[in-house]
This record gives sequence, structure tokens and C-alpha cells, in this order.
Amino acid sequence: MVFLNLLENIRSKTDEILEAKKCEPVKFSVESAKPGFGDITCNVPFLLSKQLKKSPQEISVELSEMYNFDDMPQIKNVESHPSGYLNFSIDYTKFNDFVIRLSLQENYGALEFGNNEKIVVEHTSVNPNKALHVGHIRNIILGDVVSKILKKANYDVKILNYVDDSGLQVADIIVGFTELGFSQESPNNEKFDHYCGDTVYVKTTEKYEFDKELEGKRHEILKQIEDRSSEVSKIAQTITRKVLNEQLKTVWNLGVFYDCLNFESQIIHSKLWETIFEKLKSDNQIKYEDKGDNAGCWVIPADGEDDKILVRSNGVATYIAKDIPYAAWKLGLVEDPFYYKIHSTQKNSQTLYETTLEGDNKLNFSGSKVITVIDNRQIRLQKIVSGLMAKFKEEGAYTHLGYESVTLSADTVKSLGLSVDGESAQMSGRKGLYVNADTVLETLTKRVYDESKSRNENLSESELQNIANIVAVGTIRYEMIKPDLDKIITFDLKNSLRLEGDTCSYIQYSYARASRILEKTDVKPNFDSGFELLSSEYEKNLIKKIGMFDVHVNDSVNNLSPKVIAKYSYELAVTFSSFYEHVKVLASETTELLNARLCLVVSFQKTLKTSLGLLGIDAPERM
RNA sequence: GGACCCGUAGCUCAGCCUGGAUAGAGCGGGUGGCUUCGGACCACCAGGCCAUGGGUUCGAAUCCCAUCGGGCCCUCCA
Repeated sequence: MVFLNLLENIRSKTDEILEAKKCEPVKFSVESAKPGFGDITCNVPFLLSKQLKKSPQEISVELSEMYNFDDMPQIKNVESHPSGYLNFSIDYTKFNDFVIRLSLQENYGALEFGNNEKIVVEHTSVNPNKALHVGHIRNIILGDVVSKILKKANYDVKILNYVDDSGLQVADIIVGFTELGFSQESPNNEKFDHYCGDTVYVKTTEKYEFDKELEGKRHEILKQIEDRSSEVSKIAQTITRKVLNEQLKTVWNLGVFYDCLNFESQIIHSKLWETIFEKLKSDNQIKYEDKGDNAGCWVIPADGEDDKILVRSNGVATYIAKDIPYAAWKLGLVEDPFYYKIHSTQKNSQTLYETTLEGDNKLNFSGSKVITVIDNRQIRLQKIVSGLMAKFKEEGAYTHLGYESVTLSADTVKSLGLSVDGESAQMSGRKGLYVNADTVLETLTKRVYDESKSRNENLSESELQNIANIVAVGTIRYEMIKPDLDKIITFDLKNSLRLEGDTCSYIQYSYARASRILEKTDVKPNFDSGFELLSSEYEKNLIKKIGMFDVHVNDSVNNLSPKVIAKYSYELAVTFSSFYEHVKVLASETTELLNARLCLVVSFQKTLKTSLGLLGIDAPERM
């Protein structure tokens, strides 16, 4: 810990001073200061004003004289600002060494939050009847980045993907195959998931409009899918597996990997529901209605809102009856009915497991905490589930990480040959109103490839491909992580191709520039020397920014907020770019200064790489 | 009818959780900077009653309430 340490030490010093002054305890803040107000700032004088019956200014002056930094050489002094704040200044002749040395460590920025506690992150969870589109990408990237951040905070993270292979959406494409005679092989080597989503699904659901008999078939088909011995069920198995495998390829291309796949069909067959249903009954969490609108149903009582029906009057469970046992399973509340087998080896060579009902291999993918990443349209359902889970385990063990959806801009809708009223449109699989993830990645990769080629004459084909891939993936990830979870992303194909300004490629470019500096000199950075020579504003700003990495990791873990790391990465890159422009490293006057600056450049690179790594973004040496 | 989310510069957004000093970025507009560690850049200018109205507070973009705009959810569908 670097900057966090300073903040905590100042906080405890302040606490001691308050105790010595016999003040009532107050909840004050110690945080990084805005430029022009020292390096670290504390608002405690404001909060004591009433209690001590003095002005914040007076208190500030008084307190500022009571600090002693003998045991904190990184702090130069504290000043009372006329506004009332206490402003602390860093002694960079000491702080530099501290930051640069620590930033070289492998686990720089790592924090102790989790105690290696097991935590389950579930994300993706897409019906295996279509290709992934940009809306799914937000879910996948958020889930992936949250997992990485939790790992950084020392949680033992297990990543799950729930494969919803038995719903109506799957039934729809099976209707297409069995009733409308769509070929079970995709034409012209088209990616199979694209074929199912773009052609079979759209065409089949289109037909429902005119052919009500066909629409009736989907329920019949759905029933047959759930009967594992039926011919239709076997076809559905084959088809959904094929689609899933294509979806996984897309996901792997984005650098996302899982530990285990859970199939909904197996959860249904596992009798988990029956177990949990009995448990709910015996714990009086649900009630049987014998009169009123819901007569004959089992319902979950919800205060304020309508009760949620769990089992219909005909005895058939509703869809929420799939989510509840799954949630309980993830939390390890029920005996695990599954065995595990290897599904595949992922692109990063990590083994991917899947659940199975036969076999003898037992593994454990449950956690004492669970985070489920699903968009906010499901917030009502998720509230019910987490409410129920809180009855079985402590409050907060089951967390729904929600976010707003991705819509398409009017221009992008137009480019799909469709029209829309207004500025943007919700995506719709049925209407063919979506942009596939593969398409976005391909378009972006091509754009970056061209850009990079025009800037570099002497790069080989494979180097160009590699750069294009790294920058394209980074760009998609960055755009999905950067906005607040509560903000709707309006996806615009053209806009997403931007490579200037606050974009991933800007950040990556700063890394590539740093690489070039190191490449152009024969001097090997020697970290045994002191770094007090780094004293210009640009150098100090960069060191401070590097040192503040842990503050942002801390913030992002505490709030489950991936965007904090995106913002930090950008700020770090901006600070370096300014340094780069104003401090000519290779033109340093003395060898000592040159060495110190080279070390700073290395320190920056390592930190940026680690920070981008949390976002699942690679840093290229050249681009 | 009920629940949740959003509203900050021409546009896209950060800051809001945890109230405090001068409300920050990017794009777009206007200047300036390559005898260059790579211009996917840097430096600067213009552009804001932080949706509106109340309240709490010594102090509100930030907390509370109401209103207005926009979105989204609420079926014995999945």
C-alpha cells in the first residue's frame, strides 16, 4: 500500500489529536486534494466547528500545529488553509523512492479484503439460440472486470455462466428446424450462432404473426425439450451446444473465461427445485392462497408490491422457480446434485468445466458470497431472490450487480436497414434489431489495422494483426466499462471507432510511447539509486498518480465499481502524456537524472499495465 | 395505478454513495506547438442559474420532499 497508507496514517494521527483535545468523535475525511491545495486534505475543522464553538479557520490553525511527522518522512508539513481545510504536503524527496520501488512489485495495488474467501460471480447467461450482441457484451465485460478486481482484493473467485437452454427462445429456433425445415447446418460457413439468431430465429418468429398454429407449436416443443428422452430434446441439445460453442469463441476473443457452465435443463432435472420448495414451505417463506385472484397458487409475499406467484394453480412452477434453486446452489445452501466434467480448454488454456447429472467427479463451485450480473430490467425479480437468500444466509451474501441496458443509436439502426422514431432504440432479437459482438470486433479490428499500418511502415503482418486485436478488444472493453452502471449506453457503430481523446487507444498509446523511450537507450535503469532528482511538476504529478493506484483499487472494490479503474487508467495516461511532452527523458543533462527518469518510465509502464490488466486490456509495446 | 433509473457545457459523460475551497474531462468550435524519446500528442481560449420549486444545514450539483421531462419494469409468459 502506498497512498492509502499515507491517508490512513494521517487519519489515525488526526484521531489521536482529537482524543488529546478531548473532542467528541466526528466522521471526517482524509483524501487526495485538488490541485493547488496541497496533496492531501482533511475537512475535520468544519466538523468540529459547532462542538468547539470556534470558526473552522481557528480550529484549522490550532490543529495544524499539533501534527508531528517524525515517523512519516513522506509528509513534509501541514498547513491551515484560510477556508478551514487542513492541507498536507508530500515530501517528494522521500515519497519518490517509496512509490517507484513498490510499483515494481508483482502485486502492486493488491489489497486485503477477501481473506481468500470464496465468491461466485455469475455473468453472461444468454440463451443459446443466437449470437452475442453488444448488449450482452456489457454484461460479460462488467462481470469479467468485477471478477478481476475481486481477485486483486484477495477473493477466491469462481466465475459461472448460466446456460439458459430450455426456455421459449430456444423452443423458437427448434420450431424453425423441425417445423419450417431450416437446415441444421449453416449455409456458406456462416458462424452457426449468427445463422440461428439472424436467420432461423428472426424468420420463425416473423411467421408467428400470420401462422397462429405455428405459434402454438412452440409450447408443445418446449414441453418436448424438457422431456430428455424425446427426439426433439436431442435435437435441441445438439443445436444449443453448437450455438453455445460459437458464443464461447466470441467471448474468448474478448479475453473472457469461466470456471464452470451451468445448464438450466440440468437444474430442472436435478430436483433442486423440489428440495428448495420444501424448505421454503417449512420455513414459512411462502404461502398457499386459498382465495382471491391467486387462489390455488403458492406465492412469495412481497411487502408493498404484488405477491409473486411461485407455483401456479395447476401445480406448474413459474420461471422464478428456476432462479431460486440456482441461487441457493451458488451459495452452497443445498446439497450439490451435480457432477462435473471438462467442457473444453479455453483460449487461455484454462479448463472449463460443466455440470452433469451422471459421473462421479465432484468439484465445488459455490461461494459464501455470490454476485449475479444481470441488467436492471430484472431488478424486481432479483430483489425477490436476494430477499429470500437473506433469510437463509446473512444479509448481502447474494448481491445483484445491475446495470442499465445498451440501446442502438438512430444512425446505427439506419445502417441495419431499419428505421426508428427518436434518438435510440432498444435492441430486439425478434426484429433483427441488434449488432452482433463479432461484427463490432471485426469492424474495429479492421479499422485499427488500417490505422496502425498507415503509421508504421516496417511492422510485420503478424505484428499488425496483434496490435489490431489488442487495441480493438481494449476499445470495446473500455467503452463498456467507462460509463456509470446506471447510465444507458447508446451504442453507435461509427462513434465506437473513435481512437482519439478519452479512448482506450489513447491510453495504450501512452504505453507504447514509454516503450520507445526505453528502447532507444542503452542505459539499463538502475533502481538502487535515489529518486530525489525527480522534482519537476510533471515528474511529481506522475509519481503521485502512480502512487494513488491503491486508492482507486480500494474504491472500486468497496463499491463494486469497475469504472473507477477505467478512469484511473485514463488519468494515469494523461499525466504521462504531459510528462512526455515536457520532460525529454533521453535529453537529460546528467546520467543520474537520465537513470532516475528511466526508472520513472518503467514504474509508469508497470502500473499502467497492471491497471489495464484489471480491465482485461493489454498494453502493446508498439502500435 | 405502483416500483426503479436518468436529467450537469452544442454533443457524450465524470463528480453525487461519504455535503465544504475554483463544478472537471472528451468530442465539436477557435488559437498556438514537430531542426520531434512517434501528432492515436501537448499547451491555451470560448462554452454551465448542475431540469424546476421547496426543505434540511453555518454550507447543497451532492441529502430529503414535490413537480416536469425521458427511460424501464410490474401476466397463473420465459
